[in-house]
Amino acid sequence: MPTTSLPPTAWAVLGLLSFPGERTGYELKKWADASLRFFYGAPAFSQIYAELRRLEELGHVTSRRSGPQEPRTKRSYAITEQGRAALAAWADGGQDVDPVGLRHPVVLRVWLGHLATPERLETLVREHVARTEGELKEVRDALARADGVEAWAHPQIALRWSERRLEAEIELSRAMLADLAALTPPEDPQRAAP
Amino acid sequence: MPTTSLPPTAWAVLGLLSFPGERTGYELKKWADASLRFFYGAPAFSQIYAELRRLEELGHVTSRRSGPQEPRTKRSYAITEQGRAALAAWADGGQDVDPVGLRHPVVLRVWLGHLATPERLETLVREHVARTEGELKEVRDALARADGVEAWAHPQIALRWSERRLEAEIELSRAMLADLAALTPPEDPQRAAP
DNA sequence: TAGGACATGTAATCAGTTACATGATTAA
DNA sequence: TTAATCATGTAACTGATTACATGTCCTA
Repeated sequence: MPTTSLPPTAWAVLGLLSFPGERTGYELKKWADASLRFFYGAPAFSQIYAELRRLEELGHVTSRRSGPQEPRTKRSYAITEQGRAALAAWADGGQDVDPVGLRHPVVLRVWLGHLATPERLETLVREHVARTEGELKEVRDALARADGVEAWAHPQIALRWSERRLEAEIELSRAMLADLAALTPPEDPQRAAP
Repeated sequence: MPTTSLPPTAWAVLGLLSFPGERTGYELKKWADASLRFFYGAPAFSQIYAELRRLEELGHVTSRRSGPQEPRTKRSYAITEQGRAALAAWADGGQDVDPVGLRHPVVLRVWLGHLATPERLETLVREHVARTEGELKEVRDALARADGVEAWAHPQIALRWSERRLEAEIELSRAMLADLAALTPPEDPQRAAP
């Protein structure tokens, strides 16, 4: 096997198939949205299908049409032994684990805070906290669904990590809010202080 | 102005120019590496130059050759009033602040933990902690350099956010390490417990 | 005088997204 | 019977990276 190096997303898709059972591209997408998404992002449908075709060409997965015959019925994928070995080798990846990628549009805007009003900035961060609380709820739901399933032990740890990271994200936002407030000395519009 | 929507990276580059002074593409890259990088990632040289050309075409920046004449001497960029207005409008961006993007290759590997040995997984996370500690040091250096400069108040807040976020990242890793250890019941190779 | 930092760019490639098209199956 | 969900894919585009090419300026 010619060690074709693949993008992490390909390994993520293959990883989705490394858990017991076979599934369709569509199912894989739902799965990605409910777990992978919290620590790695979820690829678009079109990319999942593309990766599955590539993985099949490489012999890392096999597929079979499940709908009897006919045009474009559903196609279920399963990982091969070769695929499992390749995935394990990648996951082990002693040499090069690529860096954590983070793009935080809210902090980017705070960084540009000299262009905005303090009130607007505060609103932006508060909205972010609200969104994050929503995500936190979703992770907890996912965690509840995964609870007790033996085969999901590691995905559960990843979800717990995600839960804690969202909690941390909220704390980080609040601390930033405090920093922002400290920048604007507390106004006292009624009486002018000496 | 025809509200040409630009990718966040273009605004980030323009943002770098929104602080007092003019600078070259090369300087912008150094800057991005020392600040932007910690919460948004730093674009490659080639992309910075490309964005600068685009921003100039849009009238958001102007440039002048600093080396007297001759082939490819350095070119310094400055933001225009129009550019500043456009940037402020984007930063305010009430409607659509895009979601936080996170790709965490270490958590991805833990998620795939059923394919690895517990020891290997532990090493992977410990290495990540070490790398993160290195980054933390870099943020603190950046923070020290920015200290006291009046115009950098908001960038400083972004850096403080980055510092806390790296501290949180380390705590998160340690918690995950504990979760992993709990998965593998403590071995007692000397005497078999009843 | 050699090496490193400064400085700018081109070419090739790829990863990944959005928008669109199509149709089957299931539940209200 | 109609809407939602399941299901798969194509086309066009673009964001972004890597590798390469080129040359200047400064300093040990």
